[in-house]
Amino acid sequence: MKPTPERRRPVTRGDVALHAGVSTAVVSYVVNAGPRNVAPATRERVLDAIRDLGYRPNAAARALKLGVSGIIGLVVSDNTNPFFADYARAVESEAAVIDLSVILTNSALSATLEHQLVQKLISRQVDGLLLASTEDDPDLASAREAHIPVVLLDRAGPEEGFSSVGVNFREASRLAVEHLILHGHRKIGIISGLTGGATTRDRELGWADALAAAGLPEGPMVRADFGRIGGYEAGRQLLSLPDRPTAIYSLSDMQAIGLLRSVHEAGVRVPEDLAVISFDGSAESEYSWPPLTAMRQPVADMAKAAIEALGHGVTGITNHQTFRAELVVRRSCGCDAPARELSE
Amino acid sequence: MKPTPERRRPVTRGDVALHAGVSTAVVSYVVNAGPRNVAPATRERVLDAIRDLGYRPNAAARALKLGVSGIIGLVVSDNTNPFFADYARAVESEAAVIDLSVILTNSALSATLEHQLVQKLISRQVDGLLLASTEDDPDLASAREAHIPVVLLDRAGPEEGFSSVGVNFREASRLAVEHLILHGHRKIGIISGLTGGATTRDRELGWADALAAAGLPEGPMVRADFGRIGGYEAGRQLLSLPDRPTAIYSLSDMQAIGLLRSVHEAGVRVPEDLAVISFDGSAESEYSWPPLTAMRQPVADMAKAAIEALGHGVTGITNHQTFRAELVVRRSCGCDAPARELSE
DNA sequence: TTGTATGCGTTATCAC
DNA sequence: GTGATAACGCATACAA
Repeated sequence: MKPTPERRRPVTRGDVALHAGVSTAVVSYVVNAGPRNVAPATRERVLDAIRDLGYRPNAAARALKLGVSGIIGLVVSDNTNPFFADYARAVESEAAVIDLSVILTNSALSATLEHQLVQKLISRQVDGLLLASTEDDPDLASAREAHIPVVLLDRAGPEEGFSSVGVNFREASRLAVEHLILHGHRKIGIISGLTGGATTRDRELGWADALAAAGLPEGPMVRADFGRIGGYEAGRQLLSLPDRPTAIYSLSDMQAIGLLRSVHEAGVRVPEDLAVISFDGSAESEYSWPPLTAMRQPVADMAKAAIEALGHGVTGITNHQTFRAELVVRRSCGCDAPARELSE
Repeated sequence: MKPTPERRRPVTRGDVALHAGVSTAVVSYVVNAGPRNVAPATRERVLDAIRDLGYRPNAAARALKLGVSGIIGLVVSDNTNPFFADYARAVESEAAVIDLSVILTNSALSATLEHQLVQKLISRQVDGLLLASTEDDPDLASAREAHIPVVLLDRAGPEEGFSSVGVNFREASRLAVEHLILHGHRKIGIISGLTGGATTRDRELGWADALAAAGLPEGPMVRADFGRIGGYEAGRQLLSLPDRPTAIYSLSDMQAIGLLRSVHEAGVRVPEDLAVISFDGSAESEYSWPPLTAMRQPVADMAKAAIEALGHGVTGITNHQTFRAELVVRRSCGCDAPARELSE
């Protein structure tokens, strides 16, 4: 004997209409504060029916009808990277404001995987795509065909036919290195990335700019993986140099964290023996030892701008928004005791 | 003059059928390696048409028809917490294996927000819900009504009517503290969480278990926010104690990172003056200074189990899977120089 | 103010 | 092996 008639079928707007003694259209009007008005009394009845039945609109049907899914896709290389974690969080909360959900995906730095993910997201009918691409020139033909708005994240400059956001990598880097120069350093090395992307290049250029402007020679450069391990190994290399730099500029927090480890292992003191400034300024940089002075990227602002740019929906127009990364002074640059000579 | 006839309307299966000179059904059969066979020749023609037209199946329509969206929801308190970041990444990659996308959301430790997020996810027709709840007893009536499989993450024990996964919080904590005892510590404090959830309680109990078994008094306990700041403040408190502990067990990596900062500021040496073991064992714990000895949660395994449990789809049955957290020995416990007295 | 009816792109059942 | 065609649940133009 079956206990209950097995109401496996989810309740639909038809059930609600029946229960409330109205038509399905009216239910729609109520649910969507619809295009038509509803008499207060009827509205109440419908609302009650909805509550009674536990009705929940079917998003798939809605998406099909309307042609919009209310979902956007976010592709980063690694959501475990504190910078992207911060970014993802900001994107999520900004998207929630306009009732959008976010599908998060990791490309693991693989261009082919990234491409697959984008394809997948497109077929999921996402209303927009936020892409922190591994490549300088991602293949987004399919997104364009599908008329899906795309905003490129973490970009150094405009990309023909797309909206994009990013910080002033070059100037910010120059500022960071200038700060080290103000501290009196004359041998300033750099830990850079393995990939030759524009954001990497611009940060290298900014470092070189500052050095050149001060008439200083370029310190040693080590290119390493963007992760903590990369920074660690780069640090070991730099520290074992015969003519070791007295300051190091690191292109990411993660690398700086790795660097810090090699530094501690070598018994080198920061900032006394070696000053460090990193890029990103994520939460992790604040709690390293010593806390890292860093160029902080205004992640929340950028996320907001990205979502807005998505909303404009206009595909095909080139529009890059540059944000200013700002110097967050903590201990690793040496701004503690002998901070006399500093301006600003 | 309009250049091209403005093909704004996306390509549908009907277009493909037309282009290939077949019926829409056949297109379906081809796309889905359908329930029916198609002649190799026809199949080729369809495939060509798909390529030519750049056809992409409409996921919304598919979801509506099939009643499954191919999307699962993941709710954590903060994807910025390295533990959850790791977890989310593992979930994403595990979900991708069976072609599921993941909507990631942050509850920010708010029970009401968490509830709203769950509601939202349900109406998005997610095929499953992975929930690392803020509360011991989350309200999931609506999920149950909607017959959406739910797996509770980061749980200490079974929850009536739900699948769940988690580690052996209590035993793992006992092990951690026993390790400190092996190192000869007799005053072992604890940094615990603010919320009184079961996972917190069990970790506290494990700490007490180990102490009791060794005939040791309970060291000081400080309850603090689960973030880095909480650990920092807790650390300052503990360090200023007249009878300061020689070892501290921290309930999370983030707290331990914060603790480390307070320790460094106070000029206390780890592990010489103060040994530390933390919980989680995320990447961040490996690159702190000193690197943290930690009970590592097998995040990848748990993610896999969670996705599998989701797949079984049976709602309503109670089923808790416990995983073993394992001790990862690094520097902070003192396992460096004087590591003689250690077993295992 | 409310009801009727149509179509969104798919899948799958039925005929052929 | 292939072609019609009926839902899936919703939003809305149109009729009443």
